[in-house]
Amino acid sequence: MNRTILHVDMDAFFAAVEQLRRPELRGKPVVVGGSGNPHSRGVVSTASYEARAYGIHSAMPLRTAYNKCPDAVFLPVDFSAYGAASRKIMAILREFSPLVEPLSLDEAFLDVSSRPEEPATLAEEIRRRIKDDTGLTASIGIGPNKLLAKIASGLRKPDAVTQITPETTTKVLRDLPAIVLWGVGPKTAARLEETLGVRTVGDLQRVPLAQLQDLLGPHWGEDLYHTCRGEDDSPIVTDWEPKSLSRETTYQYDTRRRETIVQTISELAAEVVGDLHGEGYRGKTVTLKIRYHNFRTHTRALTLPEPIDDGDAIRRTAVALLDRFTLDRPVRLVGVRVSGLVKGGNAGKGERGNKDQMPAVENP
DNA sequence: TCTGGGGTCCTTATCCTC
DNA sequence: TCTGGAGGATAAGGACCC
Repeated sequence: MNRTILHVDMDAFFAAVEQLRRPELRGKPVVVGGSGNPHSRGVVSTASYEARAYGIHSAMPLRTAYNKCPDAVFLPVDFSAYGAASRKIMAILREFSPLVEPLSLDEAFLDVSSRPEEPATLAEEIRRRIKDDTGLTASIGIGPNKLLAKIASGLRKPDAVTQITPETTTKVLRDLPAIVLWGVGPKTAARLEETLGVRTVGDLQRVPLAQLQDLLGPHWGEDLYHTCRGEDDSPIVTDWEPKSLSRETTYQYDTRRRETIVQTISELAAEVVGDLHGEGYRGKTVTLKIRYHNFRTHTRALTLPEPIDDGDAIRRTAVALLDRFTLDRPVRLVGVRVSGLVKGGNAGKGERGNKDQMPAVENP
């Protein structure tokens, strides 16, 4: 079956929302990230195109960004504002197809296989609608699957529509760096180059399946074998259930004081419990994460006999896991995660998981 | 020197049960 | 009873994504 998938990717989304609501920022370098204070710990979430001209990009430490452009406007992340803009955009997309898969606040896949229009015409119409209704620009990629649609949207930005067809796939992929492929990050890209001399997607296509599996493991090796050929039959997922809920925080200054860390764990656990209650989940496994001053990160986890959403029990479990760490080095980050989620929590309540047994939700 | 936060998925090791 | 798997659950780490 031939599919037509669009990948809609908002341009410099967080920064664009800020420039939209504060016109005096338009045309200026804007950096959104952390608390908005470029002298404290944090990284860049989004840089406006004006800021990118200074070499500032996502995931760069705020302090580094400040050194590159001290005159940039630094703003804190305001998720409620971006969430509101995102909901508007997703609503527009759903007018064009019910098959919408949001990937994040600023990205979504859209299956438009059943639409009669030419895909490029439709994509242009969507781009115009988003611009007219929200004032924001988007780049849209068109492809026969999610993989190629996503690669396409990245080929030309901002404010553009780009199509990859089955006929153009080989030619388009051939000279792209391997790192454009979903799942190939800096580490894997470096390994591919060092061990196999692979730099481009075309190079990767010439590597036999067995060799990829030797290097990356049977599962991931086979995945990459298909991915580098533009093959992907993953469906559009319109409803998604979380598998874990977590909170973590990085101290402005590293600490080795146990009382401080215990206090942080209690606060993080309370927030996670709030999320569990808010979304109506209970969880079975509690994980405590500690990152030391040298960025070495460790986790300790405990799986309970039954899923719980009791705030006090989750907090006590997380605090107890701290005893399995040696606090002989300064700690920079603490995190609490609850996984093994099942639906049917004590939604809306602040304390005590009421019942002994919920209707025991499925689970294969 | 620096490296956030909230997630997912994969690999490997280990333990336990059948 | 001993031995050896197979296979599931759990734990830990790591890579990756936005």
